[in-house]
Amino acid sequence: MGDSGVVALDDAIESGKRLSSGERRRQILVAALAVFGARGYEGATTDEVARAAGVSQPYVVRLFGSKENLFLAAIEDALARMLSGFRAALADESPHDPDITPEKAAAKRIGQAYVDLIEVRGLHQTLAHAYLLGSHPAIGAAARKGFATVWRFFRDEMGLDADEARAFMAEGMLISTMIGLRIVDDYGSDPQITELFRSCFPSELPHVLEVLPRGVDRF
Amino acid sequence: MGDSGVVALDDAIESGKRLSSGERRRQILVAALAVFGARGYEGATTDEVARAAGVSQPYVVRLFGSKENLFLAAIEDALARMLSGFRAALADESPHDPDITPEKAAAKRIGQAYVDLIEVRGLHQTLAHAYLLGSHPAIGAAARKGFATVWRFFRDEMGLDADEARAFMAEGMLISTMIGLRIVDDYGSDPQITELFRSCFPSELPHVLEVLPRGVDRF
DNA sequence: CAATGTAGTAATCGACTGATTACAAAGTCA
DNA sequence: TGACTTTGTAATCAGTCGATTACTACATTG
Repeated sequence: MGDSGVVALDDAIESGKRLSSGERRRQILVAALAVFGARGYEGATTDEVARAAGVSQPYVVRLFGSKENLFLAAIEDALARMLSGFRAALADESPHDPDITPEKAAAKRIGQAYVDLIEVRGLHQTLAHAYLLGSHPAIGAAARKGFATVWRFFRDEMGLDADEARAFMAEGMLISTMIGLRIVDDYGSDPQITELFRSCFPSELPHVLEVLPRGVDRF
Repeated sequence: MGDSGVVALDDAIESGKRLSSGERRRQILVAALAVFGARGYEGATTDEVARAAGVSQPYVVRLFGSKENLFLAAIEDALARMLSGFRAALADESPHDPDITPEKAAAKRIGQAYVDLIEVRGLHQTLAHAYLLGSHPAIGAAARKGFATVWRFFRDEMGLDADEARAFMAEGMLISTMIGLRIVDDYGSDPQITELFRSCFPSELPHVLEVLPRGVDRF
């Protein structure tokens, strides 16, 4: 049922049928994360987002008002996806290794959920770009608010103390950096890079290597 | 003597005197770090760099060939400054707290050297921008190479094992993120942000608060 | 069916930006 | 001094991009 709905949507997209503005917005946001993630806020063009979403450039501008609003909506979407992934991982009641504490198990699940977000193409990179735009009046404020929200999740919902939360976020920032750097492109060719990569993705390595496209998405 | 040399250079700049191309290049690189750091690679303009350096826009382009080459030179400069700061901190023989091991003392000095680089305005942010441009043919390759060089410093020169080096770099990425986010702008106004900030800069807090300009450099 | 609203595009415009050209002024040195 | 090199700018161009306008086609409802 869920499946047939998705297929019906795909068919509608394929056949050039008209969609509700809400569905188009969601579709454009997916494209926006991919494009903003690869090119950054200034480097991305509304035309590129439009082509990736299969609509015309003026329509993107009309649906979101401006490129800036589109970017704000994209990072809002990215943060919502991240937090909902974290909450699902935190609530997960599936049996875990009895040798580790429930807290450790939850931390592992949430870390995994963070890495799994690479499947939403450009999500990590778009957020990282937003975090670098602290000087921008609107984007900087939104980025700080989102960052604080994630911090509060670790402290309040997950129950980490300040040092644990800091270490958790630090690992996350390193992972995001490695994704943005496309270190995966050099994996296997340089032993130093391979070591660095293995150290960052100890358990998820096969998954990461499979999901991250290698040598594509070039400028 | 070193001072008088610097003063002479400042006088020369002040009076609109002509400089050697090498001096101009160094001067433009400082301006480039500030501008690229605040606006990113695509968002920055060669004209803004030129005005910040006190020269005309065509001259910036001619001295570096292209905006792309200017950015590559800027991140090369940033990495050289960072590594020379690290090496100086590692070689520092001043007496340290006898309660901690020499290795711990060296790690503390190097962490301090990293934070001290905020005094070179835009350095951390420019590097972070470069790390996000992994998809760019030239910039991505240079960024990966620089990142690998830093990794090798921690592993080979500093003697950390892979896990320690990873944790060290993770903390560094978090610090860079907080600088790019301008979290300092909200310091004191939001208790959550204040806690986050204190957790990241436990010892250097007064220094960081003093050096990072608050509420300026806006778009 | 007529009327009204909604989804979507083609054409285009004005502002911006990196790069080029042509030129001027200052220094260098035989 | 006069030829040559180096530092530096003014003017401008060609391309790009976000936004606007004006329009068409489909859908919904009374």
